[in-house]
This record gives sequence, C-alpha cells and structure tokens, in this order.
Amino acid sequence: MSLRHAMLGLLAERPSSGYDLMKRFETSLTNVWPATQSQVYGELGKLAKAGLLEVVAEGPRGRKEYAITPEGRAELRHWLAETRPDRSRRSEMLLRVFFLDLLTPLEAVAYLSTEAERAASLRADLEQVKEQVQWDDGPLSVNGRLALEYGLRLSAMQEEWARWAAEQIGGTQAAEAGKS
Amino acid sequence: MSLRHAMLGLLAERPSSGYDLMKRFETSLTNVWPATQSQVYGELGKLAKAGLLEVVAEGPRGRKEYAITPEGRAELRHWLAETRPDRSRRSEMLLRVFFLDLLTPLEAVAYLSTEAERAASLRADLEQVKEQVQWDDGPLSVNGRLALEYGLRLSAMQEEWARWAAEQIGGTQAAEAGKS
DNA sequence: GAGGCCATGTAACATGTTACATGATTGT
DNA sequence: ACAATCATGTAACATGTTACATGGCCTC
Repeated sequence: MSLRHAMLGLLAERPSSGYDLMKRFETSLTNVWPATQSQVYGELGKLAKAGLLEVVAEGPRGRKEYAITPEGRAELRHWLAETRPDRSRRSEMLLRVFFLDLLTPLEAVAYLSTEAERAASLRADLEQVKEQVQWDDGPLSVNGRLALEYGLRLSAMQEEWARWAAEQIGGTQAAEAGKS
Repeated sequence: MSLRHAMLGLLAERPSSGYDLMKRFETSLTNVWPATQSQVYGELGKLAKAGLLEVVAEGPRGRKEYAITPEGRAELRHWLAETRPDRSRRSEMLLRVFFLDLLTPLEAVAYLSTEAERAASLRADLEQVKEQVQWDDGPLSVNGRLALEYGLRLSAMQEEWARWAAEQIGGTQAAEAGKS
C-alpha cells in the first residue's frame, strides 16, 4: 500500500489538489512510484474518509485542496520508521536475459546494446537534471540529491553491465567461429 | 503480460507440470519474476486454451505435463525479438528516501545502513551461488551467468550508494552540530 | 497408518491501467 | 468564440496476493 504513503508524503510537504498531486507525481516520483490519475483520485477519497487527509479549501471548477491530518502524519511516520520496505523486484529486462539463447547471437547482442544505450541516455538526462536543478540546501533537496545519485549510479552500472554482457556473447560467438 | 512469457520460456527448455514449474520459478526466477501458485495454474489453463501449450502426459495425482507448441514458440520469439521490455520500476526503498527528512538524522542513517547491510548480504549470497553452481558452458548457463553478474553489480552498487548516502546525512548532521 | 510431499484448483481481495465522461475557467 | 488547461470522477479490465479446499501417492 505504498501509493497511499507516497501521497501522504507529498501532502506532508504542502497541501494540494488531486490535479496538483498528479503533476507532482509526474515530476518528482515518475521514476520511483508512478501513479495514474484514477488511482490518485480514488485514493484521495479513501484517505479522506479514513481521516488521514482533510479538505481544507474548495476552489473554482470543483477544486478540492487536501491537507494531511495529524493522524495522517502519524501513519506516515509509522510507515517510515517502523516498517521495512517491500522489495519485490520484477525486471522484464532481466527476464529476457534468461531466454537470450532463443535468439541468434546477433539479435542477443543487439538487445544488450540497446539496453546499454538506453541506460546511457537516461544517465545523460539525469546529469542534466543534476546541473539544472538549484540545490537550495533545504531538507527536501537533500533527499532529492540522494535519489538522483542512486539513479546516476544505477544507470552507469546498467550501461557497463550491458556492454560487458554483449561482449560475452560477441566474444563467445567469435571463439566459436574461430574453432571452425 | 510477462508471466505468460516467463512460463513459455521455462517450458521451451523442457516440459513440466504446474508443480514443477512453480519450483523452477522459485529457484531460477524468484529475483526476476516471482509468481504465485494460483497465477501459474491459472495461466497454464489459459495458455493451453490459446494453443500455446499442450498437455503431453498425465501422471499420478492428476499430474498434467505441459509442453510448448510451435505457436507458443512463435509467440515467445515474437516477444523476445520484436517487443521492447516494459521498464516500470517501482522502488519502495527509493520512495522512502524522498521522505527521509521526516525522520531524525539518526533514524535516516539507520535506514540507509540497514539497506547497505541488506545489499551486502545479498551480494554475499550471490557470490556463494557463483562459486557453487557448475557453469557447464551450455547455452542456458551463459544466460544465467549474465543475470547473476547483474545481481552482483547491482548489490555492490546499492551497498556503496547506501553507505555514501548515510555519510551525507551523518556528515550534514556533524556539520550542523559543529556550527552551534 | 501417518506424515510429508505431490498436485491442482477456486474465491476473495488488493492494486494498477486504460478508456470514457463531463464540465468549468482562463487567456487570446 | 475557441483552445488550452484545470479539474474530478466512474467503469471495465488486467494482474497479483492470500487463503481456502481437496485429495492422491510414497515411504517409513
């Protein structure tokens, strides 16, 4: 049930409408915890009914601004401090690696090279972000930098791994060819 | 719809019953594509009805052995060669990092240290696997080695990052303390 | 004959995605 | 007046988890 906590976390920083919240998901959490519009509106209703959020203002176009309640903060803190992260790791990219022998070596190398390029391009994007964002030394900025650095290191590792893996297959192929 | 392809991939190697398939998921794919028993049996039925699998033998206790059909192989190959992996990465671990400022620096450091230790312990387990498994140079073994190497590099990166991140917070804290 | 493993399946629920539906407000 | 954006919500469907239910076979 992490969607709920992601929302509580964002609203702990400042109150927002569902629409605002969606935009905040898209900008800061897309790569960490994506959410769809229907999910957000649905969960806002449930959280309000449960007393973890409350409507603090109503604006034009039926806009409802939600703020976290003390109960909501308690729940958020409980989640952060007293529960362990669920690490369910599902990686379609890696699943495909298990079946790479069903492709020709050429196709397999192409797959891995594409992965390497994708990682490299993500890394370049993140470097850009690192340059452009003003790191204003607020507490929020610290968290963001930690997460960004994770992304940087992950994409670097992925690129290196994919290039190495492509070479393993390319090398095997070359050796096989050499035998005959 | 990757569960279906994971199953086709395993059955492309050799026919299995639902029960066998479950065990194969648990041993080779737990870290990449976990599946529950109900999912596997449900999907076996659907795949058979769709003609991608067929029952090739029936044994004691109602055991049904499934084998991949040519249509199944075609679907598997199509998936591997002509579709791009969906990379939706959801990381509860990283989500928590975004809200780390809601904890005391001590608690935040504890969280990151736990992460570092978890990564280190996973890495040690994988090193063990690397030692113990006989890499028999079959094509299946090549794929497995690539995936294992990914796990090794990922856990190493995670440990380093978590230690670095803990130091960032610990360091900030020390600096703040120094000011007063 | 008893315990452990083999073996399959269903039901209820939680979570997540896509598509549809509706309409107000603002800026040009 | 028109387009873009703001704004909320529902419905249908896909996927995944947990719990329940049932019973056969094999070894000691």
